[in-house]
Amino acid sequence: MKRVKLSDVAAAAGVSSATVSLVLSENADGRVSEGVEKRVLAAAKKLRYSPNLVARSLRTQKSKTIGLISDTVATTNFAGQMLAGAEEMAWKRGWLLIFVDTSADSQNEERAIKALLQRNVEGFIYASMFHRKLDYPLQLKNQPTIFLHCSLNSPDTHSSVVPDEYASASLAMDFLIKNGHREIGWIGITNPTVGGRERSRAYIDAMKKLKVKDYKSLMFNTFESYANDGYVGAMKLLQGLRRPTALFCFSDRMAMGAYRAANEIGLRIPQDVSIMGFDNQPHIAEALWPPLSTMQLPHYEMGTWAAQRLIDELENQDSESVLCEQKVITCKLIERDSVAPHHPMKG
Amino acid sequence: MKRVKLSDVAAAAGVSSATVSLVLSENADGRVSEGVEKRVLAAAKKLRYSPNLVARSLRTQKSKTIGLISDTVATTNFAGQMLAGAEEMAWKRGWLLIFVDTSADSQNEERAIKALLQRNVEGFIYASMFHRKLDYPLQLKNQPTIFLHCSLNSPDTHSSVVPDEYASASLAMDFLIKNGHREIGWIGITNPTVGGRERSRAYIDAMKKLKVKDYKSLMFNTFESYANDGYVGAMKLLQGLRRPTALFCFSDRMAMGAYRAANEIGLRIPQDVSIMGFDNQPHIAEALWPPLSTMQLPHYEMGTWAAQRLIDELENQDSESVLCEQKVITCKLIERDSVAPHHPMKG
DNA sequence: TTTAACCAGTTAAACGATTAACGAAGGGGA
DNA sequence: TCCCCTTCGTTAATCGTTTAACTGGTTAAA
Repeated sequence: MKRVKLSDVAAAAGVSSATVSLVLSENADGRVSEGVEKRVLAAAKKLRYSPNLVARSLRTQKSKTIGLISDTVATTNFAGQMLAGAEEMAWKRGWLLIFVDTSADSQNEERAIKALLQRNVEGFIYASMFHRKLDYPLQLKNQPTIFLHCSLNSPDTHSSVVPDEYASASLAMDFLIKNGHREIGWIGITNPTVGGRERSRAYIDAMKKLKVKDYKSLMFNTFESYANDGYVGAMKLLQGLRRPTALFCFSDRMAMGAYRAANEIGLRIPQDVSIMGFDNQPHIAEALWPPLSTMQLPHYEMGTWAAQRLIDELENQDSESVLCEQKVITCKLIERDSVAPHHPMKG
Repeated sequence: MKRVKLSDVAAAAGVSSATVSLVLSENADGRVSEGVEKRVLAAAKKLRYSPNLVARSLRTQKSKTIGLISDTVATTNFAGQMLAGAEEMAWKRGWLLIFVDTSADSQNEERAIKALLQRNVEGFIYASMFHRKLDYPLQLKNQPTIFLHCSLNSPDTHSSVVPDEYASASLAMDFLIKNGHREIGWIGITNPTVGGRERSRAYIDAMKKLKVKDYKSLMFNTFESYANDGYVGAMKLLQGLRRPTALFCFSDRMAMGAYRAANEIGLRIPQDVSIMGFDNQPHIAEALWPPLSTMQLPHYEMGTWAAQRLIDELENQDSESVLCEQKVITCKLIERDSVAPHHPMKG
């Protein structure tokens, strides 16, 4: 059962395949009579013709395909969201997205880019698992590229999209402050990622603005961000001389550890201590008891934006150049039950 | 900076492009002299020639590409594991995997399959988020296809790979029993999935074999499998007249709820009650306190197997037909600290 | 001596589309 | 009548490979 091709349709309609191509690609302004057009359309429909994209791609040097190169995007939920966003948007606009995971290996990356170029992909999305800054990957020279969840050290030439860590963490702090908290503890990481740095900066700025004295004694930082690290930090802060009324955790996983600490010490959440997370980690944030208030990272939207943007660039190559853009997206506050108003004792 | 093509290499080496093709594809047994071969190889290397796969694909009618169609594979960790496994295996064998997420919409699915066929993919992996049985998707008629995490109602024609839910749950039960437990509670779901049915069947068979009387009073089933459902179930069982010494939960998320219940009641894990999960859900199983013993689902391996199998079939199309195979993979027991030996009181 | 085989490549067709250039028929104006 | 436009399609080149068939000269076998 061979695939039906242009010439089959042409034979069925009694015209040349050029005519069929013209009709089907809707480039036939006045070049084909109405009768012939109808015959062609009918024949194509009857034979269920669908164009061979490989042949078209060879001829036109276009593929309507973009590549998504990522370090470890596949296996985590967050990365999956980026992929899903990009894939869906590409799909919606009639493009195909090909995804390759390089496992953060630069040799793999080189091979991956080559493999995609060999298949005539027209542009790339370069995605990172962790929000970071990087240098321009050499293999992508001269290739339309959007950076997703990462940005270039010298961002003059290419667009990127990242979460606004600072603004988002500020939003979280505002939420705690609006609930009457001033003695807010911070549980964060020393690991030098953009997220770690910016979120803690937002915390510090908010505390300064609140004029909380010696807020540094309310801060705990550790290298990693596992549940147990949060547990250790929360134990320290909640058992210290100066017990915070609220805890702002770098990640939901750390918050999970903080829950355990509060529980062991016998503090109720949120009556005795409010807890604010970050990430809205699925299966954790909403499954903890009480459900955790946190910030929803914009992975899906970032993926969407990257694909949208790349396709825009590719479809309007001829028109005056689209300027490159460094897009930031702010996280959404997810209010659940782990933060309650704090009523400072009178006097 | 145009891509260098076969004829460029030919010109540089002073031969025809046919010769270059012959040399480069290593089909040149004795047809090309050593001198020419060397010249060609040198020229190709110098110009950094890499073949245009679109052109090759048009000519050979092969694409070295397979498609992975899935309902919602992208955004969950488990699904990501399947994807990663398949992608990595394909990559390792020199194939490209194109992944399309259909969001469980049959119209999308039709479009996706068509889009992939238009690009000359040679075969499909059809993946499901939930372990289920399904009917043969019409669009895949005559296409080499492997079913991943799902199987056909009439599995005579196509291979599939699924987890062995029954054997895995039996393994979990064995583990509890080996630790001296007999009064084992079950917290499961009524939702009629393969997993729900088979895991509970394994529980029942084990209890029967143990000759535990009226084990039905140790079972709790609810429709969904969220943490809160596990909480409700555990509260009921642990506060009942007949308190089990161990709880076997359908999922880690339910186990997470069971932890909360035990905690509220004042039972220590594992001293007072052992808890066994299922799924090895990342960020949960190892982050709970104490870390949860559970069963690791073989998503990655299944993905690997599916790709391996499909590519085997495609590469040996000519040789005597590979029989279709219904592969099952057993989960691995992950021992952590939530299960302890039970010492029945004497007398 | 004729025939066959071998060597070391080359020529040219094909894969299935797109598209610039061409052409035949008909109509209108001078 | 001659010339030039339209109109409606067709021809043929092209994209970058692969590969069956060919070539022209030498050598071995019959």
